[in-house]
Amino acid sequence: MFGIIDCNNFYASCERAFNPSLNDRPIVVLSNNDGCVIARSNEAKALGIEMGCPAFQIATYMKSCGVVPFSSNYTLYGDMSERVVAAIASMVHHYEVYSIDECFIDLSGYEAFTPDPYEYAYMIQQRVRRWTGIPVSIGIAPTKTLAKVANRRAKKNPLYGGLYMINSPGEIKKALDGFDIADLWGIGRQYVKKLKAMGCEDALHFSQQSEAWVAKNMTVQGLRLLKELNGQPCYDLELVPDRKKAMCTAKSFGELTTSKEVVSEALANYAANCGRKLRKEGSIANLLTVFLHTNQHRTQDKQYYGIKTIHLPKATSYTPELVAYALKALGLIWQQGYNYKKVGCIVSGLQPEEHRQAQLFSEIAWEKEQKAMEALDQINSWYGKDKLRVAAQGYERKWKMNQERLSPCYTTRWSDLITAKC
DNA sequence: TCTGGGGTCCTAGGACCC
DNA sequence: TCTGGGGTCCTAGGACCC
Repeated sequence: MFGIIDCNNFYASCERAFNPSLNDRPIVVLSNNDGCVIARSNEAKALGIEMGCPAFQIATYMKSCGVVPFSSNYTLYGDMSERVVAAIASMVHHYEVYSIDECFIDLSGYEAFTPDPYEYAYMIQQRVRRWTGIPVSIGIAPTKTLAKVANRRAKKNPLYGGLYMINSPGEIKKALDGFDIADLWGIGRQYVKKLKAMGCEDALHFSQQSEAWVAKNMTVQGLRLLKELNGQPCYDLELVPDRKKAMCTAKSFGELTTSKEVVSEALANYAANCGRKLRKEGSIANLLTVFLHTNQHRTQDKQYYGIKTIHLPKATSYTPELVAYALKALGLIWQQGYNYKKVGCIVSGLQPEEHRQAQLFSEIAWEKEQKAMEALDQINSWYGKDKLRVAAQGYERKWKMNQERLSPCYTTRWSDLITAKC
């Protein structure tokens, strides 16, 4: 049996975990630049605040309802996520961290504690809550896809207490009946349109479609979905996370800019960040892509989208080299006179560092670069991110994003620790 | 005024190999 | 009339996920 453990309103729950005065109050967490709503407490959902809604459109409404907004604090959410996983790992042998707020588990093999997987899931739910303060819902089923269905049901109906199990053909049928296909794992907007156009509304109906039709119209992924819904597992737990195939750092500017200096400085920081992430994974990149664009929502502005990929002469994770090529790529797509909104850097064509092709004439340089980056990463881990940086990263940070409602880093910064009163 | 960021997988088609 | 067979690698585009 598979279980999927999903943190309820994760970002909102993280904010609440250290601030009990927020209990029972509507709270939302905003995307970078305080742009859109990306997490809502149940109270905020009840007020009709939609996921992805631009914050400025509902600012007055939120104020009138007493909604407390937060800027996103990924340092906090990342650390809380690790704590949740640690609690889960203390109770199961096999688990797969699927996203920052979700974890698949293998629920077999705990018969010594209880013959009922549902019972064991309840114990996990209680422990996560007690250890981290984060409420979770757990769906249990013979396939991952059905576990996701079960999880959704667990969340939707308060009577289930955040737990739902599907464990027989009859229960599968009952769970899929009336389940909106739009909520199925693997069905996005395009497929919803396609399926609804042919009268397929709920998951039960979808599960009865022919394999041939699904394979033809929805590729093998659709076919796997179909089989999984019928109780035939196609996906296993992925116990070892795959090495990343690409990494991206991109952010909107706090304010639109026409300045090449400002954009260059931002890009240098994003390229340096890609370098740091590459070294952390032990990977090196063969390709570097830079993109740059204006704000599509501003119809009064001229629009521009530029993108350029450079094949690096040799695969690397050396920050100064990545920054230099990123700036070179920017030079190739830069157009003067536009109001720019966002720049980004993507490294791809990744390979493990140990598979690196040796260079006949630059092995010594490679060793020096390695040592320099090791020292840079070590110094920055002691004294703070980007304390030591390449000059192009600058200090002005005119491009930095807006974060007006940022909460403290309760669990990762000494100065932000909360004080408990006796 | 104001609208997120970071990924994965699959397919088709073109260029190329022997 | 009629034009081989069996591959690989790369890229772009489209779908999806959180």
